[in-house]
Amino acid sequence: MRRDVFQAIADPTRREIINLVAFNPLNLNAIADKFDISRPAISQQIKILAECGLISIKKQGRERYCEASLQQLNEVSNWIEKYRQLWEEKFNKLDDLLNNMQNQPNKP
Amino acid sequence: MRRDVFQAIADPTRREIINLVAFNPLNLNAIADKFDISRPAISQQIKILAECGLISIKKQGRERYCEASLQQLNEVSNWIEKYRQLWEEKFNKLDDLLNNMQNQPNKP
DNA sequence: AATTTGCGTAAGCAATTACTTACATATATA
DNA sequence: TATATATGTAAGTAATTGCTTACGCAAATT
Repeated sequence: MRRDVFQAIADPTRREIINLVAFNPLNLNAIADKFDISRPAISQQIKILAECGLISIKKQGRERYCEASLQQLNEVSNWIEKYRQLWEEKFNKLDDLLNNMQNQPNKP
Repeated sequence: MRRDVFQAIADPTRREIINLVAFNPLNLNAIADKFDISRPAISQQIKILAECGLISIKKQGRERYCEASLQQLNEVSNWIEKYRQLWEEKFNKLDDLLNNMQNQPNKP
């Protein structure tokens, strides 16, 4: 039962749930209504999201309001940012080539 | 056989492979040597990474050099960045509270 | 008090995942 | 040419995933 943020956001349904509650909290049934799958299925996905800290659940009477708590996305963001310069460099390789040709214009 | 970038980076072994070849390309056996799992297992993971464009494979004789090609990570990055302001706001809520207290220091 | 509503959870199931071993193939080397 | 090397791929498997239906329970409503 691996349950890290990378895996949590791998599922499109879970990403969609995050998107739904990101800008306004919704209770569980309101979320489930937006999907074609059953309410228990949504309940299970929300449980996973809650377990890895991406949403927090606030009980109000018999309702459970889900709100996004996305600080954990920093873990993914940081991992990606390690490589950003690397992949953006590739766009500059033509530049490098041109520079080299200018520095050594008549190499035999 | 869903095969998107989100799912590709969900697996820790695949992330580790990306990390290995990110800064210097390696052939498949060199990659497999770094792991405890079998060479075919690594071969399959590399196939997945190649299929979603995160690594590119260059044949050199009988060897296959794997190099990172991480532009696709932008898809993940963009998805996360949609929410950054949202979650960073939460860090500022304490600030806001403190500011309010300063502005209205002796509210009855 | 009885019923409805909002939800959790268990059990079951098909599909997928991540491995394994065994074998095939192309290229390099002796 | 025979052998060693680097790799792909198929088949099998155990574990995991993502759903379903069925049921239970607490809070609200009647």
